Amino acid sequence: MVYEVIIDISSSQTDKIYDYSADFEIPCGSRVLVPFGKRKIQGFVIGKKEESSYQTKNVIKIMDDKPLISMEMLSLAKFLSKERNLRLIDILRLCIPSKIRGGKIGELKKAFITLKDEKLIEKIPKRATAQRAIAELLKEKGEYESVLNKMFSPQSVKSLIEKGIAEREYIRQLRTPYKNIEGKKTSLTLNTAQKNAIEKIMESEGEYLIHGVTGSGKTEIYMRVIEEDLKRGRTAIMLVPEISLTPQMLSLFRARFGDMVGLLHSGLSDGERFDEWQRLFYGEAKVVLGARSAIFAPLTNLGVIIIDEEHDTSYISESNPRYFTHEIARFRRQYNNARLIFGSATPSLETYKRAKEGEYKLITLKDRVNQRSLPEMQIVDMRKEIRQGNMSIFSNALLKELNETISQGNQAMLFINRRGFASFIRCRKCGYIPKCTDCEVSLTFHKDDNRLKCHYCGKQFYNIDECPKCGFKHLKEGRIGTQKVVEELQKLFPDIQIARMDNDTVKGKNSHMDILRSFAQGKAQVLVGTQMIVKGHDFKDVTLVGILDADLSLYFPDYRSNEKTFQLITQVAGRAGREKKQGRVIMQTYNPHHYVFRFAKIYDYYGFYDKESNVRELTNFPPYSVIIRILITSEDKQKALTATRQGYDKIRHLKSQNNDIIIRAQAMKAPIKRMMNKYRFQIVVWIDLQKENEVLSKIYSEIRKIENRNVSCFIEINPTQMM
DNA sequence: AGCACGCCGACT
DNA sequence: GTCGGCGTGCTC
Repeated sequence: MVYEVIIDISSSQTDKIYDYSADFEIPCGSRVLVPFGKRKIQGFVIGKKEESSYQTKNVIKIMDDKPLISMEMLSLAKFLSKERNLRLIDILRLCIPSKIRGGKIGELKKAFITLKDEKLIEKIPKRATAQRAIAELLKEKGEYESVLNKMFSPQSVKSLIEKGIAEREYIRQLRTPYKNIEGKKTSLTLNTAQKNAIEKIMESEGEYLIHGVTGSGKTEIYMRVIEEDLKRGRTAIMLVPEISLTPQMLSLFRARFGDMVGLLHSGLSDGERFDEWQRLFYGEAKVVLGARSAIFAPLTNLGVIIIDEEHDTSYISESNPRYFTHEIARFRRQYNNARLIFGSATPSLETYKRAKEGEYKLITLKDRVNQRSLPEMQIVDMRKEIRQGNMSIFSNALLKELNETISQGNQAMLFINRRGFASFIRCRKCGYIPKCTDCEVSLTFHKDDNRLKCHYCGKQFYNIDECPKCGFKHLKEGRIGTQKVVEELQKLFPDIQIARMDNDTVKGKNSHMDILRSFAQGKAQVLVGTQMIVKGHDFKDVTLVGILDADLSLYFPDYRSNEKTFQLITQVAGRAGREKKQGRVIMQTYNPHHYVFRFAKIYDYYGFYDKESNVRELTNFPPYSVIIRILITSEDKQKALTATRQGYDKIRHLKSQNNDIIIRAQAMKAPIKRMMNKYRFQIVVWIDLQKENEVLSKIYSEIRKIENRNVSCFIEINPTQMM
């Protein structure tokens, strides 16, 4: 029999099927060792056939007793390689932990040492103190050989075994991450809305969107649905954004599902990940709780997939195998005839549009479980503050509230957006920000040639030093840091403790949790931070949330910046007044009349959705079109340029054949013209929504032709931060 | 990715 | 003359 093998090398040159023969049976999905040129390399069997058109070599051996890749994941990999131009091997690698692949722990079992008989200790020579110590230790309980080897010399351990005093057996050893986290029981009563939602979801397999305000009890619904599916003998995937995968979340799941929960996220050590993966693979755990990559969990017979905080951008993989978690979830749902649930208080425009059009069944939860109203938001016009002579970063209203909060013994959170990192120009007096005349996307300031550029269409504008709206001469690059805020705040409130949380302060593995925990314990009165403070923790004493510069994310050169800002504000606001205390939110902006803030202030998702989709439709942006960006890079500027021209010609040719499908196409320098010693160009193509896949595959095949050893091409769909 | 083949410069 | 530079091509 001839087997089709994918070689475990991630390179476009080797990303194809190689045929090998074997006179023994190999199931599809097996990991095998094969000769490849002069080397022996591992690969994956993805198919079999009677004969090959090549002269084949023989498979050396099968590496595991059970195929590591299921038929489902094989077909997923094939689907993604065809429709999304991803390498098969890159997908297969996501399906198994790196520890297996690297062969470092190829062995699934570990040596465990136990004492044969206590009486045998007598036989150890008095002089062999180390051996005696080990034996004493083993009297209590057995221990892994690797652990003993660290405590004593490996030689002593060995000789104990050789003397027949201790014995060695090989067992599967599993580390349980966060073992110390106990299950926490939750209230078991459901309100009518929750009951109805569960009933509707259990009625039929399909795709659902739960649009529920913060605190409407979505998590309880998720857990009930999972429970139901477990009863039916099926398995479940529960995805949350990486950052909200907190001990709280885990303890909820542990309480409900005990050891049935497997955990998969980037914070695990290789060993922990390997163990959790194994438990899922062997069916010992049937529920996986994890971040994005857990969508590749080795579960069979899936009953439900849940994507919580559906709008979160961490579900989009922006590097290496670029994938959309939603798309993979939909594939797996369909394959297993399972349920797929998206949940969010502020669904992405794309998801909500699909729900409105009936592609997803929409479930709306209007009320919060505790009946408490959402915190009241106040918009502060920072232009006014400046006119009144207040040049500081804190408005008078915010200072007043801060004072009050602190004196009442409550806590405050100050939020600074760091998404607006790219330089943009803003009038300090009227808040004016220059935008592209064609795209309605804010322009990015490029210091090197003192120009303003649109990252989507490439149009350039001369930099301005005077505001065209009000004539004010002090245009500024808008950007403040957390550190600055802490300094200023400390000057104003010398007696209080201020905690800071941003990329600089959360270096260590646990520092993120540590900061949050100490704030929750009241060790600081104010927490100043970026995005990170937004998710995952409930602080019962936080009654004030200040958004220092609500505009920052608005002017990111991204067509989704309005949407992101709305989502962010809603989420930040939800941090105020979680339990018994009523909260307040102060939102500082230079654009108090911008519709994002008007709708966010009154938590009007529908109002925002209608307005924003209208804008997108008029400007031809997703979800009313698909934008493809082809990034072309090379160390040789001329080669990159030639390839870009070739690619552009091909696409223009495609456009001439399908004028209604390709809306427009442009070639230009990439926003970052040179990076890692490579010159960068890009082609941006707007495609009609309906014909996405058809055109995409044509573009893929054209682009593959211009790619070579010196020129690489990356194709992105609906890119966010173009660089 | 890694390894061989192959065709041009400065050396025992 | 040859040792070795890294450009190009191939691996079932």
